[in-house]
Amino acid sequence: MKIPPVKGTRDFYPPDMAIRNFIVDGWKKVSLRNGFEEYDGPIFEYLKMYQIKSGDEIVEQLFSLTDRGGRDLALRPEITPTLARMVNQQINALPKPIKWFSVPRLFRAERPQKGRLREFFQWNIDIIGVDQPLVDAEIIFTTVDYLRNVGLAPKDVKVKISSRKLLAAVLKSYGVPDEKLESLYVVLDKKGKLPADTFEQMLAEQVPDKETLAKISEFMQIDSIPELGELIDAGSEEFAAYNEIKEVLATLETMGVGDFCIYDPGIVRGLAYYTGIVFEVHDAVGDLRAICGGGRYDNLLRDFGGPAISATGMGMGDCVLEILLKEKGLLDQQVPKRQIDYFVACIGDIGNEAWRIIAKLRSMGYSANISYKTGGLSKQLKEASAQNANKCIIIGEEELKESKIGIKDMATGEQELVGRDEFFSGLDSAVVGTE
RNA sequence: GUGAGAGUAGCUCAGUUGGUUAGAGCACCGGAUUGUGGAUCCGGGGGUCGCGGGUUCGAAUCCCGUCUUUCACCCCA
Repeated sequence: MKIPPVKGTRDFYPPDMAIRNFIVDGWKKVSLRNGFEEYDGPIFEYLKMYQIKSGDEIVEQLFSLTDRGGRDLALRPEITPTLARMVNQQINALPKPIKWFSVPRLFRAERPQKGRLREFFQWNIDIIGVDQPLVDAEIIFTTVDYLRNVGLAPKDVKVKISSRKLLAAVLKSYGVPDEKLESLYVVLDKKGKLPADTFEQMLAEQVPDKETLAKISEFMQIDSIPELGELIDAGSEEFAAYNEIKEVLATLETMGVGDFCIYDPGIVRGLAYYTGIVFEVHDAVGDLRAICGGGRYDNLLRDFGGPAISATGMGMGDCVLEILLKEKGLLDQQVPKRQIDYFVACIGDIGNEAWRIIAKLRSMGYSANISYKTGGLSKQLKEASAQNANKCIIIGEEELKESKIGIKDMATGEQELVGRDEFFSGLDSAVVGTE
């Protein structure tokens, strides 16, 4: 009986696994060089953990289960609640600032489509306990550092930065009541995803007052910091938020990634989670969903029973990223292909000599393979080629008699005959992985 | 939850007035080649034409149902 793969999951055959490792290894490398420490948690948690800050719709999109003790559990759809739980548990003992990253495997029971699956990996970076805008810039810099590292340029991707705090203050100053903010966010978030006239129409439905509508429209159309500065009164509440964005952008400019970053009032982001600077990275063409998103969240730790400590972070999934890297042709050159150091080929009856040699090579930290079939030398060389062997060691009865081995360089085709012991003593035994 | 498309070999796909034993390229395995690889040539394996029902002398092909899948909407932590 043939059993198909589960909807929304992926099988990682060796070439796919190479791509996944390339992406994940890059995330980890960049996290470490930006000063983050790695953490992880369990792959399932109590179901109620995901009900704390989420609406019904999101809870419906969980893979949930009941264990034999009757506990209601769910496969993690995100790692931030786990992070909040872990940090809260040891809040007083942890050295500050908390600057952590993780690459969790996540599960969401959504309908799969382009760039969205039910099982995926997501790079998360968070800095907890510092409320300065400089730290938002750190998160964004680390994000760009990765994108740059895999070969994406400002012409390929843009970091669109905005501020929930600014938006809230501006809307309030226009007379929008607090209880209307949430529903207005939902509409404002669609700017850039909808045609301009459709967007204006939806906005008009939310804002009956013509004068207020005109002001909001004007604000949403400003996409330059100096222009924004002219609109905002110094000393007002929104001025402080404006200064934060300005500082973040200036810091990113100083750090050399200004070309990637722009102010975009259309970035609002999903739920009521975010409280300050927010950002998303999009492909320049704009035909993919967001590559990543993040921002400042002030209340999350408190909502999970901890102290009111400010935090800021970013999450990047592997699905959209992989599509983009493929489209840009950045994977072929960078993803390492299968490669082994030595392939041992034998001719005729040489007893156990080949196995002795291959074991020696492996114990010295070199990758080595041998053919499991009895075939001619031609066949074995073909197999060595197929496995992308760097060098081939050739041993026949003649070589065995003289305690020698043939070493063939598979790239150049050149071959030399050397003494076996001489060969091993000449090898650099300080290879990574050596015992 | 709503809507549109697609299911033929491992992959990409041909395959119409409905008619022998369902094809190609790539991939895989083998041979040419039991002491020299990547190329080339030759050969081979691999299919319940998604599944079920119907129409018909006869269905990959027409009709109905169903499942799977892709894309979009909703949502997107």
